[in-house]
Amino acid sequence: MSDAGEEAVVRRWRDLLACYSTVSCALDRALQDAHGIGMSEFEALDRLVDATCEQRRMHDLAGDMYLSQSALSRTVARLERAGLVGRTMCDDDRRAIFVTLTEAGRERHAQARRTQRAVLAEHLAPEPEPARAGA
Amino acid sequence: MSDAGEEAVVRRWRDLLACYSTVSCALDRALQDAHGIGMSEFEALDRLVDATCEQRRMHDLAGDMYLSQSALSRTVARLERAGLVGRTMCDDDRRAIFVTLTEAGRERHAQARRTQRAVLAEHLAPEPEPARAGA
DNA sequence: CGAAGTTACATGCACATGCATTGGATGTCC
DNA sequence: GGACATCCAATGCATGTGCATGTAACTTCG
Repeated sequence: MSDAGEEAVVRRWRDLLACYSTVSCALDRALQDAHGIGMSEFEALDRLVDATCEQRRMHDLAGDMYLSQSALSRTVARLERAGLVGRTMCDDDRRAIFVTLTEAGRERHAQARRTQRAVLAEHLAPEPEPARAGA
Repeated sequence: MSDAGEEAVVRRWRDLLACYSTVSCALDRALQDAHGIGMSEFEALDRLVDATCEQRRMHDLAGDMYLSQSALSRTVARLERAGLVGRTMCDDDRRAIFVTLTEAGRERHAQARRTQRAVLAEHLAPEPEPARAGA
């Protein structure tokens, strides 16, 4: 590979890193300050709201998120402790756990979502396109 | 802001998140497996190599990296423990610490750099993918 | 049925990070 | 010069994460 190509890739990586760091930091802080939840918690709530059934198995949730199984387990535990989700047994497969949004969870998400949109709009303004690439 | 605009921003954020997660995870794993250093350590070495003087104050290093002051302090401590950098007093300002690359550090960086380039090339391929390659 | 293997989730542990604080060195203002 | 604010780096502490493991439930094969 040419040096020029390598340099371009490295530059792209640095842009990606810079962009991610800035946005995730701002987002996490805003969510924490305004709603008492972190980015991971918000993402989990978001996935639950997206799900039409609003009741998903841990395993399926994990597939949508960039968290390890253990991290997700604890994230859901925090959400449950906060009363934002509930865990219910799944009769079809009793190893599995259904995670369900509570009313409080739905409300909190609706509020947090506004914060999230605001932060994203501020930092990912539809200016020139940011770093991006295939995974 | 319009719903369409919001959606575009959110989609951009998800792409960014996906891309960052994939690349940083792969990179960290590759560096750790092949060279026994993590991403932060590599970044620190990289900044030191970039610096023409190859001797930078902690504070300056911190400015270039997306790490808190304390995290950088510990990162440098790990690098020092591994013999890859040295800390020397700065006579001009005795609060400051000069971080200097050791010969071992320079070598390790040279090797790790190849790994980094390979991983970045694989995941951030600069090839003109048709339209978008968003994950 | 029953044993071995697999899957889903929780948990012990190690570790990296951020925040707040500390300790020491500089700078400033009187 | 002396008191006070500021700055640099290190560290105590709380927290979130991943890996390895534990436990229970499901599956497969004999």
